[in-house]
Amino acid sequence: MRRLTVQRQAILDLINTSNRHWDAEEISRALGDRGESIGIATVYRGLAALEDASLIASIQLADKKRYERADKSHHDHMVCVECGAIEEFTQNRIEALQEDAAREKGFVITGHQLVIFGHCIRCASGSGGKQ
Amino acid sequence: MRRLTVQRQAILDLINTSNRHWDAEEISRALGDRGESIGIATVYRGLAALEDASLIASIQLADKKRYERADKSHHDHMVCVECGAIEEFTQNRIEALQEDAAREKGFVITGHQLVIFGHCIRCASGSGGKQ
DNA sequence: ATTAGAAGTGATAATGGTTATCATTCCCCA
DNA sequence: TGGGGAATGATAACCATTATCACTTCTAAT
Repeated sequence: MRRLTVQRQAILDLINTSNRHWDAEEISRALGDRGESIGIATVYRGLAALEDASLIASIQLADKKRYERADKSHHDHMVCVECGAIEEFTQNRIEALQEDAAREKGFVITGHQLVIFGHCIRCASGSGGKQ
Repeated sequence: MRRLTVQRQAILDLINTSNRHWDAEEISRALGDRGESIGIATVYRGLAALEDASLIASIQLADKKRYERADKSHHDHMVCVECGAIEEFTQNRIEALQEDAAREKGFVITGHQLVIFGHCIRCASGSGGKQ
């Protein structure tokens, strides 16, 4: 990223002041709501640029990519297949085991993604999920 | 899946007699090559039906879904970001740690996907990957 | 065997997230 | 201070996948 423009700054602020996992369309809409409307192509380019600069992080779900703050310690995700809620969890020992597996294959790790699918505590208890 | 039709049988045979990770288009082309051409929509429906019946397995990559045999013990994948090669690895202890993390959150696991990205041994050594 | 209805097929249109294009604007610095 | 690389925004294009729909095939009950 060569320039941190006002558009990219707006995207970054939005993400950094939340704990959500945003998709491009949600960001576009949220910025529009606060009177900082940005072209959708610029949103996509901005997200890619910000992630490239490690200012935000992302998870690639089946249908779309979602972005979150990068200023958190490493974590993986659990996605509720009923309500779509995304929870974060940390298991440092998993990371170490991944390193072991990679080393065994002569594989040089650049990244990884672990997603657990299932039913969140609210949906599993029948109380309904995200409202 | 209600019926294991000749089309679905052809898809299943193709996958079961290989160790590849196929996408829908590759399956369509391979079947065409062996004179068992199938409509692309039927390929997609067949793959979904076969996976639903646990006769094949899949991994969801960023761009597309890939299918493989289901008659192998559980494993996760390493994807080479240079040549696209997919390697499999098993780390039973990772599974257990995932269970722990889920239990902690009251999350009921239905599935998971762990993909490690990086450079395979051939690409990392500079000898070039898939030709 | 006959047949009604459920399931599957295949050609093709539609969907939807994302990327490419291109004219225009912005901004850094020589 | 002006040339050029970078960014923007509107919109077209892309591409994997799904929906539609007319037609065929299978299955099960009569």
